[in-house]
Amino acid sequence: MDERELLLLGMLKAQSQHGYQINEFIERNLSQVTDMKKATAYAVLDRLGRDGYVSVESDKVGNRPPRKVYSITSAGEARFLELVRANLMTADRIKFAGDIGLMFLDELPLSEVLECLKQRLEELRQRVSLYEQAPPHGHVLGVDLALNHVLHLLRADRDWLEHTIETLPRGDRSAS
Amino acid sequence: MDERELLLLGMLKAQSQHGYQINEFIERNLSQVTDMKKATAYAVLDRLGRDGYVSVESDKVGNRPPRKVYSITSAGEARFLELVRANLMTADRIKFAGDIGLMFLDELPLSEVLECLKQRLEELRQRVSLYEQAPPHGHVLGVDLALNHVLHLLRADRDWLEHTIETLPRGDRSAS
DNA sequence: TTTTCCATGTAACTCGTTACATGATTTC
DNA sequence: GAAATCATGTAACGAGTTACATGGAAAA
Repeated sequence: MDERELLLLGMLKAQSQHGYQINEFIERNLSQVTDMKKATAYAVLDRLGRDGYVSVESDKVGNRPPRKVYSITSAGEARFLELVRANLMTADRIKFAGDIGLMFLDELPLSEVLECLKQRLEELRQRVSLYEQAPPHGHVLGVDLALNHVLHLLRADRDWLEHTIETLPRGDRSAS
Repeated sequence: MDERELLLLGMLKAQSQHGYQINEFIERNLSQVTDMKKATAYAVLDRLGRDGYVSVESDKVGNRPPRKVYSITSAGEARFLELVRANLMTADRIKFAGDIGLMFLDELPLSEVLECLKQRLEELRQRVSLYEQAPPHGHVLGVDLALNHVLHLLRADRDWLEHTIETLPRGDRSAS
């Protein structure tokens, strides 16, 4: 929730935009970072307006539904800084939904477990190479850093899986 | 959602239990793995019953509200296997909510960024040592593996943060 | 001229959480 | 006799998603 607010405020801080524009940008460039949907963006934008963090201006072009151009207010800037700090400070616990399956892997024959995990590994590898191929964003340090962070964790995950798939048949129960 | 179902089915596969019991176990032993709340557990259990994956038996003890003892059915066992496989196969994208703050770190003075990140590092370290101190569960391989997985990712995250805090002041924009 | 793109939104729904309600039983 | 624990649940709410509705403009 807060992240969505932060993201929108951050985008508006860089530049005043209307909803459609924002949503396009998110879908095209930020799909790796967030999964916020159109309807949600519109709703949050609306709330941001009600809370005084952004101002709204209707800008008519031709006869089509007027664009609502959102601009960050000074209250919004303050809020933004608050949110960045909070977000930087806390290591929000990552959700490891995939680990619940792991917990029960004793229930499946080893060969089947290995096949499942190999599938998972394949998916992970593809995701890794997707990030590896993405060119550095360049002039915004933070964005590169964020992508680098994701990549780092993805690789760690991949490495762990590779190691696990290798050692599982040997019946080790390695710590480390 | 599916993970919650999987978790409950898995627990019932190991042993028939009533709601209160299940919830206690989750709160006491599984708080690292899931954040499912009591009300949710009761609701999912209920739905599992309606769907025929578990059978319910009211077991009266004295005059208190009767325990509803849930047992997995054969349909439930099949469902369980389905869910484990699915869960093992897919590397569900981890949510990197903390990265949105990272993206905007250019907006804050470096010194402040570093302080925030150090705070975050501290939190991470504590979480790591929490997992390090937890004794191996022992006789269920999968549980140990899952904990090991979390620990591995947590360490990777910590290492990345340490490295970042170190190199950020030097103005590098390292890839790797 | 039909499809795609621009641009807005709303209504219904799902999932999950919080907080409360109930009442018996055990423990202090 | 008060407090904690056992054992169930519901009601209200919040966040987010899906799917739909609307209609003009540009492109094919």
